[in-house]
Amino acid sequence: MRKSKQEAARTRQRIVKTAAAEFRRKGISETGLSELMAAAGLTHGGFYRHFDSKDQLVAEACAAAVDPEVGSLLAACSHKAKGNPLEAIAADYLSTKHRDDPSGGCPFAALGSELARGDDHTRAAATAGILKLVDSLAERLEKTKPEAAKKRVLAALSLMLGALTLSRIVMDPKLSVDILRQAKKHVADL
Amino acid sequence: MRKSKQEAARTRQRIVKTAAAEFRRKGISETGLSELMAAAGLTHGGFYRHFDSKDQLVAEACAAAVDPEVGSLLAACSHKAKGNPLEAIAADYLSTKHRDDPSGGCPFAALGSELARGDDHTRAAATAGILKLVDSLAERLEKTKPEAAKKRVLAALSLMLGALTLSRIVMDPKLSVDILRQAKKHVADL
DNA sequence: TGTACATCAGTGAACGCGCGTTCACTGATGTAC
DNA sequence: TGTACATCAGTGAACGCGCGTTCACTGATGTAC
Repeated sequence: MRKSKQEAARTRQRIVKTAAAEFRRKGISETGLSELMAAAGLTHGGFYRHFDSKDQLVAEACAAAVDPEVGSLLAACSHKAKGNPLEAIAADYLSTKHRDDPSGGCPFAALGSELARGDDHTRAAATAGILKLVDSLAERLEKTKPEAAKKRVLAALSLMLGALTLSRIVMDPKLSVDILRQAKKHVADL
Repeated sequence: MRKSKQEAARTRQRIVKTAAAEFRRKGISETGLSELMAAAGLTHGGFYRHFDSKDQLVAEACAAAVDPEVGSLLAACSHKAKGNPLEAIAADYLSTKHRDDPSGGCPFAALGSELARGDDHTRAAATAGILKLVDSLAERLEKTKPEAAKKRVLAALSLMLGALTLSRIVMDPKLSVDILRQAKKHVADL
């Protein structure tokens, strides 16, 4: 049953990617390894050929969720070059589509409170993503001095993260979209 | 061993209050009932004299965490009557003291992503708290029309919640306080 | 290049453990007369 | 008001279950000669 090195590496990647989605969808501690391996098309026994522990996978899956999210936020404000880059990002980030798809969306929103209690490796991956995001976005605010730009970006990210989280908690559909809408407006004014 | 009705009611309250703190400190699914009952000074067997299930306790503990938080936010802007009420709230909410004490602080920040996945009873308790908070805070913005006031409040709450969450995730201490500081500044400008 | 052997990705059963939940029991409280 | 009995808060042992982890095994892959 042995697989080639290449195939094994692909399997490993698939597990990490599946975990990144399942953790965001169901929560980290609510997602069991058996369930996760099944979702990746494997049996649970093989897990430890690839990882030392669930914690190791958590850290890698977190990194694997953060990196593309950072990428897609940066992409969102590169495409639509005209106008305020933060507004372009907010339009995507604060959409009902994003709100209703945690498993493919921002890991800081889907796992926020769990990340805050995460171990050092997991939090380090999250921190690295945030730092990269802040620096890269600040560069894109052309009319603003670097220092001031970083500050605006920090506030914009906080506002977007908080609004998306609140909009997912709230059961009242009208309130939920109001939260998204108001955050979008105020990101523009920051 | 039977206890008086009064004492039993007090015991029940103590369990809910303990749960409200432990859930915020360790997370809901990471907190076991045995551990929780022990923290309340009881053995685990007695739990089901007071609650039908863990889920029922979760909903009640959530409500028991939300209500005082709403109260303390409203109090924070009543005391310091002078100046912007939202600024007064942000000064408390975005302090390092609050950041470092999840178990006694805002349940939306401590449990944000878990609440978003919570059952209907839990989310209903959270929603009720948010609605009350928005209405009560909007009334306190005297120079603004009710409609516009609610919108400002929604944005302010989102910004504060997101900033506190981010400041707890991040491992870099300087970045953490920067996030809090920038959010405080921008709440004032909303 | 071909052959013999070691490696190891993946399977599926099993491990101990702690989870949420149930239960028989105790004895003080509440109730009926 | 006093007495007899039912109730039930809290204890501690036990339940089944799913968790993370380990292991013997299989057989294709990789390696050494």
